[in-house]
Amino acid sequence: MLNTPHDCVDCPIRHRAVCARCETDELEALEQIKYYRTFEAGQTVIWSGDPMDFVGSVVSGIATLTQTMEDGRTQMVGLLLPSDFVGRPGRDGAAYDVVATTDLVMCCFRKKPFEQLMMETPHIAQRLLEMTLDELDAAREWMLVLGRKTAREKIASLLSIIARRDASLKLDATKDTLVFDLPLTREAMADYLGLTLETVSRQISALKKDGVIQLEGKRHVTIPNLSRLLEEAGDDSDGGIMA
Amino acid sequence: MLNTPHDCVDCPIRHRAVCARCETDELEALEQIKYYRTFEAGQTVIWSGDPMDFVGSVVSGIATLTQTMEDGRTQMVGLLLPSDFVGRPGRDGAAYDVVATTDLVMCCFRKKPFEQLMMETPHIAQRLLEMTLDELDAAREWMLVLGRKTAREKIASLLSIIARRDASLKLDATKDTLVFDLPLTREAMADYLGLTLETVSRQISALKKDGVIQLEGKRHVTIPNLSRLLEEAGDDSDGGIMA
DNA sequence: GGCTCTCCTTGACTCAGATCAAGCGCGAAC
DNA sequence: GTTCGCGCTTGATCTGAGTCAAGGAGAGCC
Repeated sequence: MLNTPHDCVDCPIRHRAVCARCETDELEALEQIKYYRTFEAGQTVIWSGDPMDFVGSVVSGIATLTQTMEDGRTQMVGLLLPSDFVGRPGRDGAAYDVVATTDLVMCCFRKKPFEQLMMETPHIAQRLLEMTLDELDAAREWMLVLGRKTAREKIASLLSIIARRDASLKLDATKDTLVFDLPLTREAMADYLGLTLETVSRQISALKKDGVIQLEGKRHVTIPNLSRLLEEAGDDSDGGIMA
Repeated sequence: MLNTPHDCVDCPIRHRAVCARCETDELEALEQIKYYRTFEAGQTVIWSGDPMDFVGSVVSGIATLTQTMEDGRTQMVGLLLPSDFVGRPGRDGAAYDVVATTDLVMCCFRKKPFEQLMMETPHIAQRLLEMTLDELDAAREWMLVLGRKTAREKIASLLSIIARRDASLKLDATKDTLVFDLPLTREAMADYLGLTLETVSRQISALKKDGVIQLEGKRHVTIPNLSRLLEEAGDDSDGGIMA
């Protein structure tokens, strides 16, 4: 069973979500208009174009943002992790499909009151701006991956993003060996990277054969040497994270 | 000679830039910290990684935002048109190369005072949030183009974006025939679309041969039938601009 | 146990777009 | 007027990733 927190004070995303900068009284105002929703892995949270009367944050689990063309080609345009924000204040309909990739808990705010609150409490708008700017940077990084990288580099890029995020959560950092589970199917990775699932599978096999990664089962990945992986991704080889 | 305006009140981008929502007194505060800079076509405004002590708006002309890999592969990640915002409050270095594609006039604000002003005047922060969200949407639209569209669809997508923007400026809308000049070289288009310049050239020739566009010289384009172009772009065929 | 379903892998073949290469047109410089 | 250089076009060939197709591994169910 998915357990849903109730109190903002001990919320796992308290210090990273839209509400990160809020003071106690501001939190209370938010608490008035919030409610939790849970979704099972595979469930669609919203369909593109549907009216959307809430915005919210991912509390736990992973969701994807995807765009689909009329003939069925799909491109993932966002990967939503805990603390990420969903929805756009000031817009009525959803612009993308949002799908729960794992079991998902969301902290939702009714849109109208949230918009109202945003006008009154600069802390929320400031934090949302900051988060949006970060997302824009991530999207631009991703445009380079989609437009200019080879299939092998794309896979290495995705793996290093997931590895880095995982390392930052677990705080077993500075170790050069990283271990994690892939949160995405081969097909979802393909949609993220603008590839087919066959190519994803082949390139993962190739990276495994070349010793860049180790695989246990289909999802459990070990990175014996992060800088090697970053090299394969075509990123700055020193692995420095820039400002 | 590039003529630089001096008074915000009759600034051509007054109602669309970061300052769009500002009241007269807020404008005056901005006016205190603003200065104009001009660049010639081809000049680099900032190099990625360089310290950046200003933010600003494009007043006239066009600039590009690009990312470059160590081996020289480049991907454009933004096309800056009049009223677009450059720079990120709260960040010290430039994250991308910014290059003037045409002669360019920018209205710059010293960064520190601008950040200060942003804290005090919600109108600026609000407008910046709105603009950033729009850019994020555009970036995501572009991810679909980069990841899933064919070369022909990519060219058609780019042409329809330029055509639509031009139509919205000139206000000769509702006409199905559009005429404009390409503001980009074939190479810049290739960098935008994740293609080579040869492929760009070939696809433009093909669209011309098929009567989707007409070309006069290398830059002057006529779109006899916009919905035909949108079909070629793989967009919703009705050409509706969604909310 | 066997059945089915989903996710994944691997092979053989094809093709869209990259690469390599030659040449055109036009404006600027001499 | 000639020459140069840049932006662009077009052709020939190559190749990385897509497509089509066959099957494997594991989980859940009867």
